[in-house]
Amino acid sequence: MLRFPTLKEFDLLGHFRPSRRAMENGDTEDYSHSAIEQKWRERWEERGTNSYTRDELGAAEQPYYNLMMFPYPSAEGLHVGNIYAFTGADVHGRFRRMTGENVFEPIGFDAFGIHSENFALKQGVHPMDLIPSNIRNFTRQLRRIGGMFDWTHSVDTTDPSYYRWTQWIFLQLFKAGLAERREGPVNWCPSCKTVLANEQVIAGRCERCETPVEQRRIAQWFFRITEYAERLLDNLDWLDWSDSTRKAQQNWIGRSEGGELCFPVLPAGTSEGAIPASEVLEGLMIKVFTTRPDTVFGATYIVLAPEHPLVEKVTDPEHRNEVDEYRKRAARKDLVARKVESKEKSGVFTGALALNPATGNPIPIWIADYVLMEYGTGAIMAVPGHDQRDFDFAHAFGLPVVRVVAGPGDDAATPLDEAYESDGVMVNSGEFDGLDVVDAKRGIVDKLAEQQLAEPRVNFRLHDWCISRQRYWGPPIPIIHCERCGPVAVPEDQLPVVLPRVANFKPDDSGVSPLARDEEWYRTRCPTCDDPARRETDVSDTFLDSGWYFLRYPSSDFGDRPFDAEITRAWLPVETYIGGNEHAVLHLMYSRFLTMALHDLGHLDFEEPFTKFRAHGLIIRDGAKMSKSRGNVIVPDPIIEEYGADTFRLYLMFLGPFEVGGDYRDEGIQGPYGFLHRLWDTALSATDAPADPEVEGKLHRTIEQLTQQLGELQYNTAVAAMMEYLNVLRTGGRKAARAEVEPLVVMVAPFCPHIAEELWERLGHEGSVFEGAHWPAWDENKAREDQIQIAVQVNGRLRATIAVVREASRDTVEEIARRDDNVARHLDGAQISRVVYVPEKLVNFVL
RNA sequence: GCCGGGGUGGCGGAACGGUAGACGCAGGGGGCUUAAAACCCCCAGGGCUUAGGCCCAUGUGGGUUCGACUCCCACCCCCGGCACCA
Repeated sequence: MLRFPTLKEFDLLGHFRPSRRAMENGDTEDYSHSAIEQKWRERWEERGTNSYTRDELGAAEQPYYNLMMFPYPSAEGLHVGNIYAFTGADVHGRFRRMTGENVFEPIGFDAFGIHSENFALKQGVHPMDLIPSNIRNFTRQLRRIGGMFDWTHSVDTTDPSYYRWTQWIFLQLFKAGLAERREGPVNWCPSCKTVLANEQVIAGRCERCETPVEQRRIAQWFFRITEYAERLLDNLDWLDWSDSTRKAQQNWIGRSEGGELCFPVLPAGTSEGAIPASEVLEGLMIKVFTTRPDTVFGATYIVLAPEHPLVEKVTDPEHRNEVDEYRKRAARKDLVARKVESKEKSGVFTGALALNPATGNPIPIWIADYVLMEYGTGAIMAVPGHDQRDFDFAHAFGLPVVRVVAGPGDDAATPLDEAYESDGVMVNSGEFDGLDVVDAKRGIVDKLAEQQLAEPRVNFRLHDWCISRQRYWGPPIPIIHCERCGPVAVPEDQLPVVLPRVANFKPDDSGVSPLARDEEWYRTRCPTCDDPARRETDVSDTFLDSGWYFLRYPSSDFGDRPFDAEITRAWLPVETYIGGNEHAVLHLMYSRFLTMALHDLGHLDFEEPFTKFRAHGLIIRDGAKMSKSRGNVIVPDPIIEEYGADTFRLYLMFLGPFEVGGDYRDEGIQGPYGFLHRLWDTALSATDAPADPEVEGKLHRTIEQLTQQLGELQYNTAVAAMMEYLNVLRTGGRKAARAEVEPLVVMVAPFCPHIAEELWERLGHEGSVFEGAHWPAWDENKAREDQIQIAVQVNGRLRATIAVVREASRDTVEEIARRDDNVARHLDGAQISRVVYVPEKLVNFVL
């Protein structure tokens, strides 16, 4: 092989000066990462090392689906966070492959959505031109980092051959009654006359024109994910997922138990005084959800959300102006501000009264924006004595506060200067006085249930999934609106509904979706009655694209079905899914929901898509999050150029625990870089001598540790173990034996596939180190050390360490320990009350 | 405010309740070299000590234990996420 001089062999004047090692040692050339990496990339490509044909996929004996979250192909290119995540997943996949499993590791592109659309608008490029070029660049970079990606099974969510099936999934849900059209709130910029995403609203104002953003309700498509809330929650118990992710999902679903209670509205003009609930049962009824039905005797007023439909009906003429005014003000806030703004309580009285079903007393009905229409019933019973928010409100508006729970040391008359939210004993609650709150909860609901005024109820924080987007860059929702037939599904054989190339996709002041301006496109005929009809002009949410992509990968070469039944049975559910916790709730929840729904509809025979999920950590730089404004963003290309992909990968994995993240320091890469140079040198100068038994012991302990840790994504300590082992191989300038270094080459392979392939070849092997189960096995007997170190403590303080043979008995160890000078001195003349002995670890003399 | 993750040398980070600081970076000393790079060897938390060694030290304060970075309680700080969830 030709040897090209490295840059370092030229001195300052440009004269060629071969390195000493190269001169002395004819067979040891320098490690040239760029040549090696290019060579192996080409070989893998030519030989199809990482790709499966359809037959191979069908015939795999030990299928292992190794999935990572596919990237959004931005114009900036791959960033370090992507590379970190993909490398961590790739190391795991390569490791599994080397133990003999058939690992399928696909990658694709999540390329629809608001970011592309906005970027395209800013640059004046059409997304249909922008995205392909971004994808080309991403593909180049992804190949460069040496991932084991099967490029024959890639997906691009913006390709009609992909979104055809995204639309198909919408139709399956639509037909099953899981997709429905109803009103939902959106952020509305009255100046741009357009809908804004939450992130386009900055401090309550439109990010473009700074006009205050309003809230509007428009008809949109929703997936009824809440139907699945209980199952989505229950399955979390057995999924092998990162704890943090599971908890995030649990909180997001937010199950709470309580009761739905009815508060009859009193007819206008009813005077004060106790009235039996039965007398007003026929009238209007306000339903509230509460987790504290035990406190109903303390409910001194009712609050409706400003948007609550009953507000219109209950408000009396005298208060109408004020109420209308308040409702307008609430609507003027955008979706985020409504929730974020000051904690100051605001609200107005409607003039109406309702009956507390427990006490029979009339209580006022207010409206206030601290009550949310989206949660529960959009109305609450306010118990200022035992809920701090209600307490604050009552104080602001001079409403009565009643104590109905007495904590330790309290009685019915103990005044409240803040809400008492803990447990206790019922007071001021009629027949329930004296009961524990836990018992009263059930008792009160049962009692009111007899009069049809309550029922037990489980409520979820989870909302239905709004999938409508009044934008351009997404798959059209495959529905046709017909005056006579209503919304009709586009027949499946007419999919995909192709997104037309429209020159002007910019939201404009017409206030309608970009597609609604393309008359030629949306005019069509009703598939049912053939009347003139109109296509749905909203596109769907990108989370729908990414909600099923893992089903598509193995079947990406099937043009006539979204996923092949047989292939899917063989490869799914996904064995290991690795991704960021920023998608802990939405993406993962939606994927689970779609899988569950498709399962129930008979399309899949499993209901959870990801058996194991691991969230990776975040890479920061110099102690701070990377951001353009800080100017501390790592640009990967030049680093790979200088050090090679193998070194970069190794460094990223060495930085810190994969599931936590790490702090990227530019100088730190020198460690892994030097390690690979030394490995190169050691492998190429290996001798044929037999392995040294002591080195062999270390080797087997290293294999054991690596095998265990690569399965658990504990990469940083695994890399450290390999470094330690290489240090042993080279200590004192010794030459390693081939049998000592070859297993190390194999263990490095998941991290640094290119150099490992090259060394594997140079050590005399044909074919790829990734073909065949080359992962080394360890031998317990060889791994065990004969001489071990025992810590000797006196009163728990270390006084010596002694070396003994592994088999040494407790008596022997104690004896040797006592004879140590320093130990003897600390024991001198003292009475030993106890000796703690931990086999193979330590002896502790307690005085 | 709530949820999650953290706080260990100059720095990144290691440590099934059992020798705190593995591995690496940066640093210092030495070897090889005309020189440099590379490579090899050695030193390196702080304080005290002539040495042998001793004391202090894992955000703070308590506790459990023969023994605590690790477990429990209270608190402080940093990072990420969520936002009045009835």
